[in-house]
Order: sequence, then C-alpha cells, then structure tokens
Amino acid sequence: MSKSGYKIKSVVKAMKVLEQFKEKKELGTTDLSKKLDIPKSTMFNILYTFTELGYIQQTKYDKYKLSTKIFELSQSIEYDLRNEAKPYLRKLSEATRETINLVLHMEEKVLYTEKVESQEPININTKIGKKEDIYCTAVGKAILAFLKQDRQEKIFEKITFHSHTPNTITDLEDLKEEIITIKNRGYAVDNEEFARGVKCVAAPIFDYKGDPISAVSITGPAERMDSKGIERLASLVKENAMDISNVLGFGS
Amino acid sequence: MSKSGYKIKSVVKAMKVLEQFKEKKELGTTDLSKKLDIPKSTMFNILYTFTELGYIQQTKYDKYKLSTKIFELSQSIEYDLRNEAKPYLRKLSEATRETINLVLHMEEKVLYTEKVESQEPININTKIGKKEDIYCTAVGKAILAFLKQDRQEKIFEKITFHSHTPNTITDLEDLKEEIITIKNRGYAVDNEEFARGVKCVAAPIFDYKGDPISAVSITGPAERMDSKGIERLASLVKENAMDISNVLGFGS
DNA sequence: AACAGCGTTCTATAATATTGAACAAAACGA
DNA sequence: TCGTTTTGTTCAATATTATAGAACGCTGTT
Repeated sequence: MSKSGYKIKSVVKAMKVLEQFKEKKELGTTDLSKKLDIPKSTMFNILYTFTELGYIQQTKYDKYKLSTKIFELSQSIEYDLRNEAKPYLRKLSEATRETINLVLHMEEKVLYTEKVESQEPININTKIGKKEDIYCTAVGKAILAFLKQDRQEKIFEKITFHSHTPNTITDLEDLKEEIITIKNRGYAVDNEEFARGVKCVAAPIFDYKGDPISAVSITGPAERMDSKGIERLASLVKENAMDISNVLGFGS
Repeated sequence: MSKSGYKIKSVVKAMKVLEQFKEKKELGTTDLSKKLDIPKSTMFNILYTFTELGYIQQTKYDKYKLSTKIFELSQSIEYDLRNEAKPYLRKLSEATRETINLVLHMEEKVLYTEKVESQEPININTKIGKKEDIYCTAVGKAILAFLKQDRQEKIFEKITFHSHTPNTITDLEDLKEEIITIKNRGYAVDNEEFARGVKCVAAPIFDYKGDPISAVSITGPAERMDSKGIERLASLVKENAMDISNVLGFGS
C-alpha cells in the first residue's frame, strides 16, 4: 500500500487541463490559464503537448477541443467490464426471466452499458449507450447509496430533480432517507419512479477499494414484481453483483 | 498554426504509460518500465501520480489497471457529437425512410454511437454501443478510405479478416482496391458484406484538419436498395455528412 | 536457507519545465 | 478607417523538479 510517493506536478497540471474540457467543450489558451491560474506560456506548452499526442485538437479559430483519442482508452475499460460481466448477466436472466441491465457510474448519471433481454412477451425497452439520472433509477440509487460521503455530497449538488412519474423522488431529503434504507438492506428498488408500470431491483458492483463503480439490475413490468417477488429478486441481484465484483478482481 | 512548441516530456511519458493499458488490462511497475525503457522508480512515480488522480487503480496484488475516470472525459465528446449530429440524422431518416447510423472511428473498428430507426415495417437492428470491424461495414470503409496513408497502413496491420457473409472482403488487396473506388466517388457501399440481405451506404465526417473521425450511413434491406436507389441515397448521405462536418466546427 | 523477483523508498544531481516579456495577428470600437 | 485590446504564440535564462541508481522489505521459489 502506497504511503509515500511523488506526484509529478506537470502531469497533474496537464490532466487538470484535460478535465476542463468536460464542462466546456471549446477553450482557449487564455481562458484556461486564467481559470487554472497557470501562465499563458505554460498553458500553451501543455496544450501543444496534448495536441501533438492527439488528445486535443484546434478548432477553426484558435480554440481547442477534445479529440476522439480518449475513446480508445475508455473503450478498453468498458469492453472488459462488459465481457467479464456478461456470463453473470445471462445467468441472472435465466434465473429470473426478466431483463438484466449493467450500468457504469458517471457522476450524477449512470451509463447503460450492457443488457440481456427478457424472453417474456412483455419486456422493457432500455437502450445501451444512454445515460440516465442517478436519483430515479434503481441502479443509480444502488451506486449512490454506497459511495463515500464526500462523493455523495458532490453529486447531490449536481442533481436537478425532474419528475418522471408521480413516484419519482424529487426532494433531496427524501433521497437521503432512501439511501439509508438502501445501504441497510444492500439493494435498491425503483418503484415506478422512472417509468410508469416498470419496476427494478438493483445492487452495486464494487471495485477493489470497496467503492461502487457499476450496478446490475433486474427490470420488469410492475405486475410481475410484487413485494414478495422483489425480495426474491433482491437476493439474486445482490449475489450476482458480488460475483461480478469478484471476477473483476475487486472483491475482498 | 503551431510551428515551434515545447513538448513536455514528463507528460508525454505519462500518457504513453496510460496508453499501454489499451492492450493489456493489468500491468505492473516492472513490466511497464521494461516495455517503455523507463527506470522502475520513475515508472512508480508516474503510476503513483495517475493513481492519486484516479485514472488508474491497483488490483488485489501489486498490479495496476485503468479506472473508470477516463469515461468522464470520453463521454463529453460522444455526447457533443451525438447531439449536434442528431437533427441531421433525423432529416436524413425522413428523406430516405431508412435506418440511419452514426459511428465513431476507433482504429480498426467503428463504434455505433447514435441511430434513427426506420419507420418501415422491415427495418434493420443495429446496436448502439457496439463496435464492428472497419473492413466489413460501409461506415468503416468510408472512414478508412479517407484516412492519411500512414494511418491506413497501421490499421491494415491490425485487421484480421473474418468472413461474415459470402460477400465480405477478406483479402487486403481487394480492400485496397475498394478504398480507391470509395475515395473517387466519395461514399462507401456495404453490399451484404456484414449481414445477408442488408445493404448500407455511408459517407465520412471530417474534422477541421480534413481527417475523417466519424461516418453516417443509411441501412436497409437489399430489396429496397437497388443500384439506382443506392445512387440517390449516396448523394443524400454525402451531403448530410458534409453538413455534420460543418456544424461540428470542422468543415473547410 | 539462499535466491530471484517484485513494488516501493530515498536523495543527490542533472535535466527540464517554467515564465515573463515581447510579438504578430486578429477582433473590436469608435 | 485607424487605434486599442485581446488573442495565441515564441523565446531563452533560471530555478524548479523530475529523474534514476542503489537499497529495502517482501513474497514465492528452488
């Protein structure tokens, strides 16, 4: 375990610059140097370096924006997670006969990464590649509940509640209460909070540090998901999520 | 345009290290130091820096792997492209009544990023978030054809041909010839090379440098796509791809 | 028990990132 | 139209800082 260690200052600075492009897509040398309190000429060197490496590119007139090169990196993670998790998702699908979803945590959103569709006549349509809000999905709440407090609070600040259905949680205090419940029982439920007639049960997937990075869910029509059914499904997702945590090389 | 400029060596080194994780997902300090010919202790500092920043994390025993933080960056690009392109994809869908796909270029693959589905009874099912080979899709070939020669050659080396249908191009020389044709007429055709009964017409989307980074395609059942129909669709995709290039702030 | 391999620590030193000042060119205002 | 301001970029001297060899502790192996 690392105690001592040297943080390379120029690398830290450079990455901070890259991260600026998350919020604003086009930035100039001066903008950036003011925002990060780094001299223009230093900023120019950083931008020049990333441009040469292909991570950012210049727009028509003297601005910079991210290029698609970072994709190459992020894809490899997504690919790994998807493939390692897939057999477990299938197993869960067979056991429950419902649609299974795998999401990745992305700040105040979750990214739908993989799914196995139910073979039942009535099934729920979710889309891979879509991002949904963390507060109104079972997967999102499952992740949120197990995050460390400081990260939770940063996310709370970013949330803007929007009422998808009459059941959607739209109050921060309600969400905080819900999170306590989720943490105690180890799984989250979406009780028609995102879409009418659709219920979900989800459990978090942990990294080696014990932080949630992802989640699995079972999604089905409300008719098939009564409170007793949900309890059964809950223990299945929880177990499955733990298995995935382990296979990713994370679990305790 | 940048002529002179200083490439920050520690940043270049650090990014090279990050990129190593594209190929192998778990790497140790010594592995990396040997592969990149950087002393172990320097490598440790680089890894320590990225770990502290959250871009990589340690696995159970003394190895490192990418964390999901890079996603946050890549998502912002994908999001921009998708949203800026969407109205144009819709317009194309209305004009053609077929399924429209938007992909991103990723080395020897293409990533399906956005689509607008055809309203026709028979339509083609492609999946957002999936990666397909560059040589057997219209979108892939459209991008490949317009890449600079040195990048083309790097990709040629990475391709391993696999016969999806009897029409799939499985020979490098054939692919090179096809590329010349595509470059001359400005669009690519998938003539049931990826899936039986499915044809596509695609055109590349360019960045500000004139390099292709993305592509749009019209996909439909072979019955609806005779040679005359394809010609009409071709001019539509080409025009649409140019419009998107422009709206992204790239176009000439 | 001795060895070989790993990740990590430390520090002196050489290397290198930094930065202010200066420049050209575009954008803006009058 | 002509100054004025602001932009991105260039440069070289200097001080900062990244570097890397050697040593450490640990684990697994022979």
